[in-house]
Amino acid sequence: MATIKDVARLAGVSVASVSRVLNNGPKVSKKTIENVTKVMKDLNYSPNANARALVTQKSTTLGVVIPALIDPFFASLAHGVEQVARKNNRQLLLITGLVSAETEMQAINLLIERRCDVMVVHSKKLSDDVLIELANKVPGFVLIDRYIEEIAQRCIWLDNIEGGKIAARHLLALNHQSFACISSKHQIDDPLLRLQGFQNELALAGVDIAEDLIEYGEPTLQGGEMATQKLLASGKRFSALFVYNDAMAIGAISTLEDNGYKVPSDISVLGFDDVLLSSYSRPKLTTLNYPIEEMAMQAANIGLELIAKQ
Amino acid sequence: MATIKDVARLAGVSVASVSRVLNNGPKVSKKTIENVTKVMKDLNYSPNANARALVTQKSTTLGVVIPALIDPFFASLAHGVEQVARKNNRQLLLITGLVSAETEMQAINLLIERRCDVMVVHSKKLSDDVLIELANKVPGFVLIDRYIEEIAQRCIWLDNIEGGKIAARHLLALNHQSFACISSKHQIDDPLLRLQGFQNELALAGVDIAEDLIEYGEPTLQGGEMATQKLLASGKRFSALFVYNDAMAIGAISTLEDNGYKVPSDISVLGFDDVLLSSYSRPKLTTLNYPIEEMAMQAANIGLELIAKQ
DNA sequence: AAACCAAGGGTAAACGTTTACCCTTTTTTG
DNA sequence: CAAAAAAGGGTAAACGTTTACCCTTGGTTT
Repeated sequence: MATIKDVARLAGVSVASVSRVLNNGPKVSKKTIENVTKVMKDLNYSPNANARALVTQKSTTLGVVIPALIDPFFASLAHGVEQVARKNNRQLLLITGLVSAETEMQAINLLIERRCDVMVVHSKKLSDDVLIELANKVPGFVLIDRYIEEIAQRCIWLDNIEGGKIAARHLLALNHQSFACISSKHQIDDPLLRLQGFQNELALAGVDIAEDLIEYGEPTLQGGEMATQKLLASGKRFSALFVYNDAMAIGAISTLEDNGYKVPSDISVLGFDDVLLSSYSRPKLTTLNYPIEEMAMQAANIGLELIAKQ
Repeated sequence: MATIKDVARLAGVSVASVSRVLNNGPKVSKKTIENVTKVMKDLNYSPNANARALVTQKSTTLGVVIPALIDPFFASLAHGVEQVARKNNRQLLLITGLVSAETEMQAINLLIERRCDVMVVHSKKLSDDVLIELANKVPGFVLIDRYIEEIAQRCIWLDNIEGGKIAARHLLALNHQSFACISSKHQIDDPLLRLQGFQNELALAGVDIAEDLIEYGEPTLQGGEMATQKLLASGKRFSALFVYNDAMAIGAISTLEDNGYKVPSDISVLGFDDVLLSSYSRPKLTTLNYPIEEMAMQAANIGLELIAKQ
């Protein structure tokens, strides 16, 4: 593959001039520009981004660390970051496969080795301390879907408690009296906080959820089905059901209808997330929007701002 | 940020030794390994991937070029490639935003500048000639979802004609007599080929589809709804409906049920793609699986093999 | 006519690695 | 015990750029 030296030789100029043409810098005459440009075309020259990054000490990538692309939630996240990256002439460096604190750390380290100075990280397993240290090390480090007070300005997260409250208010406004809830077994914070906000707001209205009308399951369609089975098995009545995410909610609706309940006339189901699933569901699923794409864009922008004022 | 020289100085050895420890090469004593390793920890040393790539002339990235991550189809594609990348200690370099031949070319050029030697490319706009040239230039160039005879060994694609035939055989086996079809307005090849295969196979069975029982729409849920409206408006009866993709199929089912038809007892609906949507649909959507994730994995593996035997 | 300036362009160091080649010390072999 | 081999490690070139610094040329100013 042709290098800058080849171009220089053939164009009869120094490598400095070629470089200047490449970066449309100063100190090059029109004639040289034309000449060099032609030779670059002829040689099919492509500047080596690694060499450039090495000498300029600048990165043109934007890192993303997420559990997996297969989940539409994270695909939306990556998509949001990607849009910002493109607008800023950067390419996405994407690492997935997060399962443990160790793999999360590995992923971030890979980005650091690439000298990626801006990264949007979704980490559930690493400790606050480790993440704070990382934030001090990587200029454009931004945490998404997590809040750590010490680095609050680098965090973009959704207030899950508030989300739960909004859900409660929505269902109360529909005049419901008896509530059930399906939460997730996995992930520590989000499900619990949503549930907590939901219960708190209900309590303010003087409503209490019976112990066996709160179920836990895998955050999948099947998990939603199974949890709903258990709710029905309790024998207790409920007219409103708040579900941890849309996949589970669709499973819940399915099971409710199989058992002769009409949604939403007999039972209202309220989901959470709204990652395109809801619009494909029938009966239409009511869901609380989780604007992950916008959040991701904001996160990426914050990362870029952080390195700008540095 | 600490460099290999800093480590060497503090450890009292040469950079060569540090490098050897780093790459667990030969010619280092246990003592040196321990010593150097400790200093690296102390300095929080992280090797510079750009410098490494420059001198070794090897890439540790795997490129992916797709239209957008927001589409579950392409997210699955990227996910497939990512799995292979991780298994081979490579990171995904992802470029999206493809809208024209120009942007597709730009995306590929960015990967080339990074000296990315393996890439899985989804291109609909670039000409055969350009892609063939690219294949000759980039050792691990693989085309997904497209077939070009001259570089057939670098192409992973789905036989859409065969897909259409399979759909026809499936519906014929269910003893259907009257057929309808919804195709897509967009993309040149895929929809037409599927329709062609479908019609050909029906023709073999002596069945013909009436002109106004073939509709075209946007490849979305709404597009499916509108196309179904038009089919119903034709007044013609049909008991089997083959739809271009799952999003449209879900829209079709929705509209059919709104008009009093039961799916699948009155009308069988057959989708295409199976990108997780189908399992969330109710009534369960029957769909032809488009194994894009597996195809993507295969594509990535082919790319890696190509550079291996080089 | 001397002094100066601007424009254009060249030289070479630097970025952080890897690795071929060489040297020294220790161990093995007959 | 000498000779040979093995083990450990150092030196410096190379990878492909960018850019600070210097030089030349020709024109403008006084």
